[in-house]
Amino acid sequence: MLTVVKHSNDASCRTRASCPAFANAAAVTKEASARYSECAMGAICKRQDLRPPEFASSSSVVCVTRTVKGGATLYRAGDTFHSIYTICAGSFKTVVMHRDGVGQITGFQLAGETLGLDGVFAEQHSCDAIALEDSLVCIIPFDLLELLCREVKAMQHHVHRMMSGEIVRESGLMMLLGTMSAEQRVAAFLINLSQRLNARGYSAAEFNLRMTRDEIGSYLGIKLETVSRMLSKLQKEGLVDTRGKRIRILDLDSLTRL
Amino acid sequence: MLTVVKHSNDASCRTRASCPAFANAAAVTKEASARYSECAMGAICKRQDLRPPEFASSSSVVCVTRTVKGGATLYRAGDTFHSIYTICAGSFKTVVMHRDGVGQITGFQLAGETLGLDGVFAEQHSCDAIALEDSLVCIIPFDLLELLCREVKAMQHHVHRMMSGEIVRESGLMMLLGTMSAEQRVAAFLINLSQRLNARGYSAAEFNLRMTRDEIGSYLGIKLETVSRMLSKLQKEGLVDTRGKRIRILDLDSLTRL
DNA sequence: CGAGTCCTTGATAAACCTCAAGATATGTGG
DNA sequence: CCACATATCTTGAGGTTTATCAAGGACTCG
Repeated sequence: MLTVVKHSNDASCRTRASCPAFANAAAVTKEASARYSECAMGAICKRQDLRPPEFASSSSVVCVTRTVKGGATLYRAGDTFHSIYTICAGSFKTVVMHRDGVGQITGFQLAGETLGLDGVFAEQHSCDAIALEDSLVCIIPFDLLELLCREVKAMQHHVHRMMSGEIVRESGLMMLLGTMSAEQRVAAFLINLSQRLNARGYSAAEFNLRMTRDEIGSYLGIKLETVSRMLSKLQKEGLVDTRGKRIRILDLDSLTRL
Repeated sequence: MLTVVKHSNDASCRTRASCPAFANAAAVTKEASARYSECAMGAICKRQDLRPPEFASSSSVVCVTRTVKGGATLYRAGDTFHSIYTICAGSFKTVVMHRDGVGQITGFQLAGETLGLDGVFAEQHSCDAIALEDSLVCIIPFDLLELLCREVKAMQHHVHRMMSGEIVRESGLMMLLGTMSAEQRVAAFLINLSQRLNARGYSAAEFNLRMTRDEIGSYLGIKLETVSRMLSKLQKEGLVDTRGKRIRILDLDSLTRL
């Protein structure tokens, strides 16, 4: 089911080319982390000198990657927490389940972003992480990461910034859910996605959605029909051009002003 | 305006009696942290031996407390981030502002809970923290805390759990905002408050609200009139008894089942 | 005790949801 | 490559929930 693809140590972290999130924490600035195209654990791989003796024995699990097919789960709510993950390629959604099967998507994660920090609190994951397409993640054992954070100040601060960034992201989404109209929500969603894709080197104006209207609606706290209607409305107003999952942003300023 | 009340070091951390959040991180378990009645920085105060030399010079700022009058702000969005705060006494709300003054309350914090972790990400705070009543907080310089976390594994893990806990709390609230009816939101709010007050030694069945209907509505993503109507509805159904800010929970099971 | 704030309740309006049907897109086996 | 099956998307009509506006009552604090 789940395949360990690479498993490098001697090979000097062969997965480095695809895992951005943790690269060179010392140089990571506010917006730059997403742009890195180095292995998430590059800093660990490269700093053999920093590792205390007990680190050596477990170093064989460092820089392990895992593929997740579209629709498959990376982890489920309730799973024991061991590791966090950085997305090397592909994209995910995180889903919080209520009782009776009604759930809510709490986030969409793109390449370079991190999954699983919710699990630190209770030592078990609090949501499901499901791949939107065939994806590849770096597995980062959290106890190893904590060990490294005690050794390397820059890595410690990087991890703290990641967690704090997730807190800030969620409170922004809470404001969206608590105060915005359906049209504003859809506009904000498109702008946010556009910015994140742009930071990864894609066009900010034109992109393909990896998620369905239903998933967007779950994320935005509205129904899929409403998402569709608002996209049609934005199209009529000349702000975007949508053809199914293909999105073109025509008037970013007006979209932002909504 | 803002008064530094105590400032202990030689006095062996005189504020210890009122600041719970960081007490003895090694012993902190899932639910227990709220129950501690020791100083948030007890662990720092007590571990002089662990401090590296550069720590000594700044040790005079450790265990500083600050009073905040009801309605006054502890910090504002945009303020440069230096410290986090644990509430020794009183309560706060955190408010995320949108443009044109429309804001959303993202949380209510009680004694023993922590404020300010949102500021780590961008090195400036992302929300306002406003006291709901006259309150007292412990000020914890974050660079000092990071230093301590590199020295003391248990403290590191405690801080990580705190941050992760905030992530989990927010994703639960997102689900509330995204999927629940007004009645369910109000019920969930009362249950949550009841549980947290109970964990602090207060009655789970009867308590006084520190916030207005307007603030509750902002937090729950509904209008104050709707909050009032839903409280009346729950009263008619015999689940709670409300008289202004005084709340009595009569049927917790039914309330939970909504 | 009086001014201001906060709370409750009613009537009406707006936003969004539900249900339904048809259209478009996607994937699969022949 | 086509035809079919399935999933996804769009649009309409009507219903439900919640917001808005308004007025009066209750509480709070100097």
